[in-house]
Amino acid sequence: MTPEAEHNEQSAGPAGHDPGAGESTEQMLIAQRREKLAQLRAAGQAYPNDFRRDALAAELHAAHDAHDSDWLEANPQPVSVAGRMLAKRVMGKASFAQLQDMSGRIQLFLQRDALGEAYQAFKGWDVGDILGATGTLFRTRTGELSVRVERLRLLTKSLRPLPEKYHGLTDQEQRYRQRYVDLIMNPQSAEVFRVRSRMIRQIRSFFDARGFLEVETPMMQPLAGGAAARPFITHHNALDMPLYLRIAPELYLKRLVVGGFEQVYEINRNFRNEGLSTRHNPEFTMLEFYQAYVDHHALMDLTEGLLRELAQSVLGTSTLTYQGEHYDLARPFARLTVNQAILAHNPQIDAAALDDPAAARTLAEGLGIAPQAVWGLGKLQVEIFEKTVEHRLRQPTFITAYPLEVSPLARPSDAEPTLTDRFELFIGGREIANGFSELNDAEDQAARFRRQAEQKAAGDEEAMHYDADYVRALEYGLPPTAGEGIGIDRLVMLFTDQPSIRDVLLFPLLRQRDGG
RNA sequence: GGGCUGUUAGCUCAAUGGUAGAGCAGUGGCCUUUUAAGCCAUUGGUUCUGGGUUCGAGUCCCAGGCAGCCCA
Repeated sequence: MTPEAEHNEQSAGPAGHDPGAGESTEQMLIAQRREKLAQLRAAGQAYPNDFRRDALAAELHAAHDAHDSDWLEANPQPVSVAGRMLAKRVMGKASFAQLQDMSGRIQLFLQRDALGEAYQAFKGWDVGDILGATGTLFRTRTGELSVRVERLRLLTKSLRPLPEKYHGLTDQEQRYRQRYVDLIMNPQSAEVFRVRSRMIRQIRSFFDARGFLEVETPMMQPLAGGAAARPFITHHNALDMPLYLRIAPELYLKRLVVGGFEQVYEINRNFRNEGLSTRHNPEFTMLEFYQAYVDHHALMDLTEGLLRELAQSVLGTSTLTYQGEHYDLARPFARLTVNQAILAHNPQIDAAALDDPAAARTLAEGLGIAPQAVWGLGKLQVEIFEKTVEHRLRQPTFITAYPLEVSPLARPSDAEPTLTDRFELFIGGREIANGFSELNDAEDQAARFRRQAEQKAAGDEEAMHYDADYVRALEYGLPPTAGEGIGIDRLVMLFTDQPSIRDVLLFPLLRQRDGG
């Protein structure tokens, strides 16, 4: 809609507006409803807020679906319900309406002889209007639990027509842009977000039960650290300083472990200035948690337990079904190293070649990867892994022993100092979690930051800054600690069988349209 | 960033290069147990935008917007 049209519509007077004459269908429909609203205003308070309900649709079904007609006649159940009218079936002197509240739907039965004037008014109301109804439960001839309405009120007039009742709103773009309409019309869409909420609540209770402290760390940071990503930049006026939206909470959470909060977690948004896809939104929700005096092996065990418990409590099963594939969370997750995984999925690759920088470079080129001059062996191996293995890791699999070169915050492995005590978890070919034993050697961390800063100076926009205060914190002593991040959106996608991250975000980022 | 597909009434969708249609919603009428209620009548269109080809374009061509999917 153009801004001018929007303006005209806004300024259209409530009374005496002439529907018709050169307007779009939508504007005509809205004009008709504005006229109805004008009559409501003329008759009194058009937006009352004194109706009180005492029951939800789902509660009524839960309590009385087992009761037959005779029982309901013998045990009258007075109820007041409220919600949005999604269907209206007028049959002369009797009507049915379907009311939707936050719990579900309940049918209303309306009779002229019982309602009098209110019945006449009801016939003029529209699908989409918000009603309050008081009456008694009964069962219709076809057996549907319904409210035989004795008093009926219009609580909010709806000015815009809802989508067609049968197909609902199917246009993906509109479902994302006008999520409120999607949520009204598509119960399965609303259910995704209820599951999401249950998952997050369950995650909190999982960590709370294990003695973790939930904390909130800055989302606006003078230096964006803790991950390899391009940040969003903003500006603080009073301090006249640039600020970055965080790309990860990691460095702040570890400062808290230094401070003595030995087990912490945070569930919050990260922001990365990258492209959009079915798996990437510029802002996304991350769970990060840190535990002192354990190593990455303990976190892998914890993660298995978390996912199993989540699935059981939220879905009631330990098997995820995602886009037709089944992932069994009950069995122990597979664990293998980056190089083991590469060799297992690439029988043509020789183990010795994979450990030789020149040979590995040739291997990468042969796979269609364009290695940059600065890439060392570790980076080459990870690129080969991502290209040839990652998407094949369907069942839950921990990949371990990531090269130190690509893990600037992780503790070196005691057995092999070019590797780190790090892992990532893959399910359905997608990275779900990333964790490691933390680097708590302040001098080593300082050296790693210096190398990152050099790479940043050389043009790598995703390389890290030198974070002097973080090094200072480490100098006070970070106890041996392991930490992990889990992408909540991707986890919700898995649990709710949604193909796109946009289906699990209430308001995904979309390009601005002309005129809004 | 590249490729493919889509874009027609408020919504869901039709329409060989030849008069833009249906269902739902709306409006008027009938109908006191329907449930995608039914029946009769009826309103509603810058076919995403801008060019081009053609006697004639929703349809063909070019450019662009937005979206969905695949790839980097």
